[in-house]
Amino acid sequence: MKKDIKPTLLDFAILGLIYDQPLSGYGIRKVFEETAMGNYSNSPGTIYPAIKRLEKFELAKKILQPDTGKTRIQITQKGLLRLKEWLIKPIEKKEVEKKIDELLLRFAFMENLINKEQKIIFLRSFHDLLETYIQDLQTFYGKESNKMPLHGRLAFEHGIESNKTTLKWCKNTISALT
Amino acid sequence: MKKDIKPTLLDFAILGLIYDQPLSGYGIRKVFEETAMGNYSNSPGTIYPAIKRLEKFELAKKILQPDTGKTRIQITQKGLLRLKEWLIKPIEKKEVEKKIDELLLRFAFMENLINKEQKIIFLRSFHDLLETYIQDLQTFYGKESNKMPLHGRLAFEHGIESNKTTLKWCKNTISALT
DNA sequence: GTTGCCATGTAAACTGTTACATGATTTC
DNA sequence: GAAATCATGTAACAGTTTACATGGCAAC
Repeated sequence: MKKDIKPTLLDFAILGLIYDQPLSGYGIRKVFEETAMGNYSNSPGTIYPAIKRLEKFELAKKILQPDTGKTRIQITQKGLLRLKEWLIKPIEKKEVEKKIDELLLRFAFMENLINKEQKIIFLRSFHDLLETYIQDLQTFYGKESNKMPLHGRLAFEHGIESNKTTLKWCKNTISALT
Repeated sequence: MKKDIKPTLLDFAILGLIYDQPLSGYGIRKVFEETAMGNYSNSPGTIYPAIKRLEKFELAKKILQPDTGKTRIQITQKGLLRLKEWLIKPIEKKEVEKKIDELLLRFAFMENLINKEQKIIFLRSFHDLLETYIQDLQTFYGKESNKMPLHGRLAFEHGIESNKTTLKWCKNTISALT
């Protein structure tokens, strides 16, 4: 009778960060505020409850730095397991359609946590799902574009081009890793 | 002593939809479920409270279709005003950095609601802010890429390429409209 | 006559936002 | 000694998700 532990995306973003090195709550906030990982809220009202959540689930714990005596949040064994599970879980269609950012975050965290084969599996799957999705979009466009309002069509074209750019990135990245 | 009316993005998405034609709550859900506008939740627990919100703010109202006798949600004068305000409001830096989808949605809704000059102002502003942002990203990349972990660097490159694609789209779209 | 779609809602739990509040430590 | 930064939290509120619940109407 396990309790359902469903970490949020923010939870995983924190786990990935503190895997690299234990951080204070404030340190986490600074990362979200100042770096490219800035899609996540850096407000104390978000971060501190999230840390509590991670502690409650036993995915992270507070430690005392031996040198400075300051408190830091560290990932636990269980947290590491959960993080890895999240990294290698199969990509779903709807993630490719609507959660590219989350997939990129997963990729960014993979470096030292999973092996090369698993990375390639991830990227190939990403690539293939994207290719199918782009074909669907183009098929739809071919059939419907004449009935679509101008702005709708233009916005739709942006979607196609965006996905093509990501597809190209997948190809390049697979090359870069092999 | 005006009450603060702060419609959410979902609220504006609904307003933009029902501007085109009055819809039932169910009809709105279907659009979010089946079309390219699928970033928004189509669950009844999201849509019906949102409709109530719009009615409370007097941005939309229920009407009876004279022919079928069915209830539909229609945008009000006030709703139309709010929608237009939202469409033409100046683009902020952080929207270009993190809310491209929202900007594209605004563009999609502009077609019959604002004049050509305002559309061009929007697109030029979008373009210019993007150009600055891409330069910032590239400057950062030039300085820091050698210190970045491989996956971090690769994910960062995706960000740059995505934004370049959107920049190109801005240029093309400005051409298409002039 | 039953399957599927049209249609509308509520309740509980959770997440996130905004604002408030406090205090220590470091830097100038 | 003042200002900036480090550091942690709470409270009220708003919005979303998930699940539950219901019922009409149309097609086959």
